[in-house]
Amino acid sequence: MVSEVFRLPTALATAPMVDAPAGRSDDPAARPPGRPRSDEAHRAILDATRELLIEEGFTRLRLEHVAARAGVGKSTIYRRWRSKEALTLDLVLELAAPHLEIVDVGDTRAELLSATLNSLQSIIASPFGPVIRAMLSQIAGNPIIGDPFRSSVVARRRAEIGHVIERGIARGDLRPDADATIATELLVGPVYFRLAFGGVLDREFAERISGAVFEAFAARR
Amino acid sequence: MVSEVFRLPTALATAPMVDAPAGRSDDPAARPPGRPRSDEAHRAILDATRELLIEEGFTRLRLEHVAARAGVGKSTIYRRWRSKEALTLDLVLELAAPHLEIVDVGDTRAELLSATLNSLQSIIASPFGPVIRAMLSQIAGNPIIGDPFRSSVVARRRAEIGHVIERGIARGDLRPDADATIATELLVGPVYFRLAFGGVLDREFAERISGAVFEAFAARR
DNA sequence: ATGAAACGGTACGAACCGTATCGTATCACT
DNA sequence: AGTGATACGATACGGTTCGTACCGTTTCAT
Repeated sequence: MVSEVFRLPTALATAPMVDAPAGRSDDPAARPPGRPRSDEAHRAILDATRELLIEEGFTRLRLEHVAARAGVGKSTIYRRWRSKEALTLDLVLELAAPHLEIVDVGDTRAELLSATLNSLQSIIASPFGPVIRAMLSQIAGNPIIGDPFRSSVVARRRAEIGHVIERGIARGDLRPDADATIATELLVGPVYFRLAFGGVLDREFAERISGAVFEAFAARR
Repeated sequence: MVSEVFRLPTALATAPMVDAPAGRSDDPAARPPGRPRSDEAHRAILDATRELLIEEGFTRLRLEHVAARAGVGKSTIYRRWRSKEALTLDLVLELAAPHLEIVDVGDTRAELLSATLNSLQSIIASPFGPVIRAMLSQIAGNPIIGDPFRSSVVARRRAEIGHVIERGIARGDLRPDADATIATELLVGPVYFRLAFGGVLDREFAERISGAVFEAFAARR
């Protein structure tokens, strides 16, 4: 059923649920005794979670159904994740990762567009969109999920945009006092506003938003 | 227990849960037979919901507890709202209403600040904050709840900001091609971004956001 | 008085989470 | 080949909670 055998290293997936006894073995390559966990089962659980979360939403997501679709026992899920929240958070972190980087192309205006366009594309052209839509309330209101999300995805996005602002200032395109934190909210906030409250998410929208931000922070000439 | 006797007209509160038989009576003042519903109970339920939602959060909110605190039977709640979501949505619409208006003060910069500050204040200084936080996913993913919210709160907010932009253009403060839709996203999106993904919501934040938007749309001099 | 519907209260079915336990399978080590 | 440790799929179960059904009572129009 499952073709991919590799496992992506995300925050909670690889973290042991209980502290290892760690008798004296500081060997990082040491393998615990007993039957090793199945990477196929791990992958199948995350895939089934992604599908059912998009179909049903977070509240109506049932781990029994996840187990059934993944061809796995429910205990295999609870052996890896403490709760439905932890499982879905892990999925969100995995899906968000590919859309965060902003490459240096030597053009400040284009890089600001990338900042908005990355968020927009991740929402309309990847499973991250429906998944984050289903998880918004959990991220906003449940620190167990929100804090890890903030410290990884949001922090990473802020850092990437911070670099864009720094490069723009260095090139003389942006004012020296341009604030990267405010720029992040201005560039990405509107995308999530439309995700939550409705509105077209297309390239023209991204161009208008990033264009306005460029205008707001452009160096005087 | 309940002092306020009036009832605010919100979308789902007054809408009948089942279609009226409507035999032939098109009289809008016609009253259905039987004992009328109690406005005191209605008000007490919404008040208890607001209090317990803030104390417990959406997930741990129990309608049994709402009924107990309101001094009401659980059936009285389900006679008016189909579900916990519908009840809390109704509360959202009621709580959002007072924070939408932007008054004409003759100062474009101040009115743009009001646009951001209104959203911000409603979130940090009123029960609307915890309530909307809990309802984000429902609004984003469930049209039954999202559509009424969009057509009332979001549409109203867009209209108010539209007036601010129009006045700013008329005063010569803003460029004639300033886009009110984009301005709305830029002014309010960052507030909801921080609501969902974390970050300080204070007056300085509102000043920086609205200041940047003013800069972006300011008329050339 | 009568019919209709809301009232507070309570019981209950159904759904679901997370835990416990079963016998089996798969690893390292001897 | 045998042993110990742990993961595997499967299943049962306790504990919550939602939403419904029903009770006898109360409040309205007629």
